[in-house]
Amino acid sequence: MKERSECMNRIWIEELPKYLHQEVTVEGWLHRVRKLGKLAFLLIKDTTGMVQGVVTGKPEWLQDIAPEQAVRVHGSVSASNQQALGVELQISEIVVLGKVYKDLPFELNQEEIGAGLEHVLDHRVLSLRHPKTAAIFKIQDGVIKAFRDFLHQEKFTEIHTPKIVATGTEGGSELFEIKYFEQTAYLAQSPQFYKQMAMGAGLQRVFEVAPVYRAEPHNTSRHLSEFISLDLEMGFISGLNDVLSLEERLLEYVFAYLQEYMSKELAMFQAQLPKVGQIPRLRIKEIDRILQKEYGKSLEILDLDSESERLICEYMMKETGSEFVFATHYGKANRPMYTQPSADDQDVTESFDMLFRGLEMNSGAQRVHDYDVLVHNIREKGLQPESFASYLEIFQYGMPPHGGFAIGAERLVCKILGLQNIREAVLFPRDRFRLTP
RNA sequence: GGAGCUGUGGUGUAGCGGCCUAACAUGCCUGCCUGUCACGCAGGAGACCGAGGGUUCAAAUCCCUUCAGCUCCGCCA
Repeated sequence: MKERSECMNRIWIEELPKYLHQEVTVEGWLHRVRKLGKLAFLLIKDTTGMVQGVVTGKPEWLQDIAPEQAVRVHGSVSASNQQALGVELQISEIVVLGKVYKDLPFELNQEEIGAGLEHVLDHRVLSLRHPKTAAIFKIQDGVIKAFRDFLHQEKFTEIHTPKIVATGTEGGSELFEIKYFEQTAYLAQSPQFYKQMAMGAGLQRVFEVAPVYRAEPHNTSRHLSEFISLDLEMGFISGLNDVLSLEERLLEYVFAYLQEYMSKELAMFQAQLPKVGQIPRLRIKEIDRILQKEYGKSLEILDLDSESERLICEYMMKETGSEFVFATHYGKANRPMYTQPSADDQDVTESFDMLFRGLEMNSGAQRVHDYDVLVHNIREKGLQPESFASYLEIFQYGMPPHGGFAIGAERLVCKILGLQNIREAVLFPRDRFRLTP
């Protein structure tokens, strides 16, 4: 019974102002210890926030108190207009629940962790103790929750597709090969085929939040070997514009959600949320003309390199104030075989990339839904329709026009918060050289 | 896969041929301090300068090799 009543009395730090003048218990970690002779100030943090505790006199146990210990703190809540919370805790007792055995690899109680990213990631678990690092993952959680909520409202069903697959989806990307009993299998680079199959199978609108894997040996501040893909596929569309409009509303919803529930975390990064509204839709050929006119740069193929992405974002920001751009109608040669060719222009496809603050956030398209066209496209790319038999089956049984896209979750969070390196936006990143922790 | 750059106490940096017996900040240890909030003050420990080889009277500093990492390009999200 005693345990139970103690649990009931445990208060989240952000709730403390409601318990003014009451005896409470707080559990969390010590963030900072300031001893001033016969008075000491302890900063205690839990997942909801941070509070200053006051220890008066010089009790024996204070000797053993140190930053990052896991503690249970008993005390009474008193008003304090000096504190952000408006209250502080007059501490009567501290129980150390988890000791600290060695010196910390870097300082956790400064405004920023003053250590290099490599070192920080080597000690990832500890860097996550820093409120600002933890905030990145609260934002990620918010983005994903809003993504789910919005799509559920729109009659989408969340699905889970296999990450161990027999073949690659697009042929181009490098795949991680794995041993699968007596066969060779691969880690999925995209749920593309499966989400189309599930859509056509009758779920009609589907989405998935899951890791995807890319074995490309790139080594940049915006690439990962494993990242979270926010994927969706929608049936019965009348064209690409339906997909773009859905994405506009989705982004609007996500940013409204962050604004409402994540303002504390956003403030830690001085992050300004973008206005979504009507996102400019520019064909690649149009972007080419703009780049030639404004920057004297012309595209060699109907695709954007990263410099072009930066430039067109810069230009549209200047011209329209939009931080987003839909770049549409990429060349047929630069898009996978399941991309719908455009009716009005044989060179291009009903495809798009969403660019945000200079970086590609997602790609998407209307897909080919006609079996004959799809088989034709597969052959045209030099591939064998037979090797796509399980994908192709549903296309022979009433496949509706459809389209979708996939957002890189880490890239979105990275750009929202203005992080320098995408690895900062991953709990335990996997890149070209990192496999632990 | 290609190009460029960086490795100096626990951490972040300075020093870039001799004044280096390697500096500064922070962290750590000891002591003092009843209103701090990056608390303050006094004292202390801690680095053979990534590793190996070479040039030189002299190397943290120049060269080569190697290892580790960063950034950019290609490709992508």
